[in-house]
Amino acid sequence: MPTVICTVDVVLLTLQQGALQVALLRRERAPFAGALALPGGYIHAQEDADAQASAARVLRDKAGLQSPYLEQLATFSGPVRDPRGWSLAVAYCALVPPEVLAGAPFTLVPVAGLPALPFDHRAMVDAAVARVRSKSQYSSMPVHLCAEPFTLPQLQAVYEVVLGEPVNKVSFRRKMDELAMLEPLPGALQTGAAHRPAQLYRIKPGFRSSLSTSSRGL
Amino acid sequence: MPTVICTVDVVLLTLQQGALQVALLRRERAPFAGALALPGGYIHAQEDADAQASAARVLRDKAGLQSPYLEQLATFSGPVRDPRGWSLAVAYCALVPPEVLAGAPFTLVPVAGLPALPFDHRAMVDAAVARVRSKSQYSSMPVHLCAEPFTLPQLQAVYEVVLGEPVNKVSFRRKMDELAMLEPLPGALQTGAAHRPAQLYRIKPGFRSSLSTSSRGL
DNA sequence: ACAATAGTGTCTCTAAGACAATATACG
DNA sequence: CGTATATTGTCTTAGAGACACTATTGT
Repeated sequence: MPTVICTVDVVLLTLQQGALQVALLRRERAPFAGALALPGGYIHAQEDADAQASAARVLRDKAGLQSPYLEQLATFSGPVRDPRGWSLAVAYCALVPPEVLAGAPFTLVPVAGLPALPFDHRAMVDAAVARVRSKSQYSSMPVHLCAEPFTLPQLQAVYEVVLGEPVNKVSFRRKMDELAMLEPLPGALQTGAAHRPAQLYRIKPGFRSSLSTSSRGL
Repeated sequence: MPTVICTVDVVLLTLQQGALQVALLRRERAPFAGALALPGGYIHAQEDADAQASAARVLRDKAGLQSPYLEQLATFSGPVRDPRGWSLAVAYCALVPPEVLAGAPFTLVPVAGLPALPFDHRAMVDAAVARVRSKSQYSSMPVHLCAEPFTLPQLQAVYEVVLGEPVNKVSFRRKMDELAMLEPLPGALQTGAAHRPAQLYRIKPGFRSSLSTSSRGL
């Protein structure tokens, strides 16, 4: 039985300058050495508890990231996607607030206007963006793009960027209340803004690594 | 780099006796020879165009099934799920009307009340059932469980079994109309029933291997 | 004509969105 | 006190479900 090349790739998304961005790395080794690509690597059967652990290891080793939100996306495979041979890549989607990428060696690129990417990384990014957009319509997924603590107007802005359209303020607050995943902190945001300060919230412990969903939209 | 065992497994679901059923096969070879398990097999790098093709090949070889609805579910991996070593299985979900399983060597088991299954096949079945339930709320997915042509009352019954709850007739018909995926056939169902016959429908060509979705539920 | 289910019209109720009033910071 | 944004109250409107009426077959 010919061997199958088993890898993981991570579509690491964040929000910067009002746009969804993918974190790319310049490849050090062949194939496609020197090209910008998704962070990825071989599955290490000796050390990884499963493919998700491989993805977490890749993020840790290449960027020092500890346990961001990480979700399996899909698996891509075939004889031509990798010039080394028949390969299989389990793609993961990770979401982080931009703050945690400070110092990491990534090149952030807006998901609108991607350059050509090696392998089938373009399809992986497209799948990740579609997944995030879709889940943002009925779940708490976008909170993972927001550094804590945050205000509801800030979080609403994140949803609006991800969804690409304005969100009704009253409905948005009703939904956040319904998801029952945020808790207010005693202090308010003051940052010297010449207007009423907004309440700061954090994610309730227990929702940190999971999503809260609503049966209906928004 | 130690080798990773690469396989595919198919959760083949159908509707029989008013319940969602999984198709299981008795394993001929070790590990777990003699046990009921999901149909699956190695990825054949020499012949398969990708993992989905492997899954289609498994269904073809083991049951003579040609191109049923087939969707990638998730990938399961780790050192302990298969006694042969560190393994990775791409799980697929297939939906077929019960008629096409006539003569196939499957043992159908209701998804409620599964026996113990080898590997992590139980988790795969659970994932498939969750996926089908979820997608049934807003898409045309369950039509693939219905042999054509079918009537709207028949299709509604399929949705009700999958969702596990009664469905509003008026809303259901509004949604089917909105999905714009069915077309009526000239003839009506008469089967000697002592009541008004129902219109027969078929899936519009073009929706055969895809789903139609609605932004809102049902 | 009767029984039984198919198909449709319409009312009610829930929930999303629009609008706008009130609250609270800073200058 | 004026301005700007946060937060909340309430009205409007769209859509899902309930209900019931009409349609059409076989007996």
